[in-house]
Amino acid sequence: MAKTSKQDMTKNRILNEAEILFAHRGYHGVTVRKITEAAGCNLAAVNYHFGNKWRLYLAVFHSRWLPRAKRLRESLIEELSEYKSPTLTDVVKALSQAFLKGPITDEERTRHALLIFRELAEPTEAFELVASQALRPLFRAITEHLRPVMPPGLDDKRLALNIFSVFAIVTYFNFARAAVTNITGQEYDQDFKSSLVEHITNFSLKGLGAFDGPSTGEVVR
Amino acid sequence: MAKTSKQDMTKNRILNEAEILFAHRGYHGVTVRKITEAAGCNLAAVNYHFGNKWRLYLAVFHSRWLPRAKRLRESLIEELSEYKSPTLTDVVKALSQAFLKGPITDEERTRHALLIFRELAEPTEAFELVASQALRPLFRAITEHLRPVMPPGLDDKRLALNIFSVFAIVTYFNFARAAVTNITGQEYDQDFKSSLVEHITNFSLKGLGAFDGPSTGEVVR
DNA sequence: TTGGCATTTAAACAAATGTTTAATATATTT
DNA sequence: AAATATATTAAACATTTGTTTAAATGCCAA
Repeated sequence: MAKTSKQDMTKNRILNEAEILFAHRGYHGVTVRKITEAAGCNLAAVNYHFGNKWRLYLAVFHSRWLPRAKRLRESLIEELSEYKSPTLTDVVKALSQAFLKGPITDEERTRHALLIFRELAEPTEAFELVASQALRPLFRAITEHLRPVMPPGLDDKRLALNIFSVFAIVTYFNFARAAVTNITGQEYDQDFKSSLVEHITNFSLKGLGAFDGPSTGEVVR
Repeated sequence: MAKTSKQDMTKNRILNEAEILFAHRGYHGVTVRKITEAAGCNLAAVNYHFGNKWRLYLAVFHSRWLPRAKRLRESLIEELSEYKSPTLTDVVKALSQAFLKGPITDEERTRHALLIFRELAEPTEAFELVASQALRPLFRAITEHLRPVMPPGLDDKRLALNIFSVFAIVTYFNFARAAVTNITGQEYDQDFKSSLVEHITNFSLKGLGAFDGPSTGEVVR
């Protein structure tokens, strides 16, 4: 009953190539012919294995995006579990760690971000899936860990805004590579990525008020 | 010679509808038929006025996106010119003001963000245009105003990372509405938008180190 | 009014695209 | 090995889509 036959090989190759192509060019920017060509199989294979193009798109989220999101979330939680009672700095560092250096490659991270950003821009059936099975659980996990290390007076809504802001920065540098490179002339080499992680962590920490806040801090200039 | 005849009306209606559709559904997600239908004109009008679909897409950037970007930049500069020597707080507030409440409607802001985000995800000929005529000039303007109010030891590269981070937050909340609403249940009503501007300004200010930095500040928890 | 120009229109065309079909090949089970 | 189920293939099909064409309409100046 070991279903590791040629069947799965083709099905998997299609899913792999489809994810790459959908991420970079969008659903409508990709043809079934391009996918099957990249996967090295016959045109009809998509319809045989997935029914139609749309169901293939959804399958990419089910069997690629969601499992990866789960891995990332678990990597974050595991990272946090190493502290008895993590400080704000620990939480933010774990976040950067999980989402900037996590257990996936650079290319995979970009692909992951592109797919969800496209759903944000133009939500489809896939968005509800992603929101309920990945975004909300992740958000809940972060909230739980962040709540105890943030000022007690902070209400839920403001805490949410803070979390989104950290996410904004973390995802932006993956997503806006073209702009960063174009404007600063900076390539995404190893050195730059290191200083990026450092910057993102620091900026987020300061933004969250890990150091003095407006009420007590001394204003510069 | 007043060219305000029916000619321009059709051409303008096409540009308006094309921008909306391209923004929300992407280049390949939109058909010439949908555009002309929305514009209430004949199918052939696109080819008559713009040559082909691709040149229409570029025209959207030339005659809609770039002028709007220029208006936003000028609104920012004007805002800043009201101070003799603006503080960091002034600069960030002017930025929030210009990009969150600026001289455009909400819908227009979203459209504007969607178009550029699509180019970031999948850069085309339009990206070079936008980068050279809007992104780089805007970045230069912000840098010039921010440089004097940031710590003297900060090198150009780190300053750039800071600017991008502020941009990340400012644009994220426009872009990720679907996620924000879905996760928090919060609608984008007037109240929420106000607290959003306030939050973004504060978070950015703190992130930039308007208050104490890691070297001198007291760490929470 | 008339002639010349720009614009709009309906129709047609060719290429691209998602999907189906029926035949062939491969693998699994009996 | 034969029989059965599963997978792959090439070809065809019906739509959709960008683009072109040629006729019709509207507009402005002479």
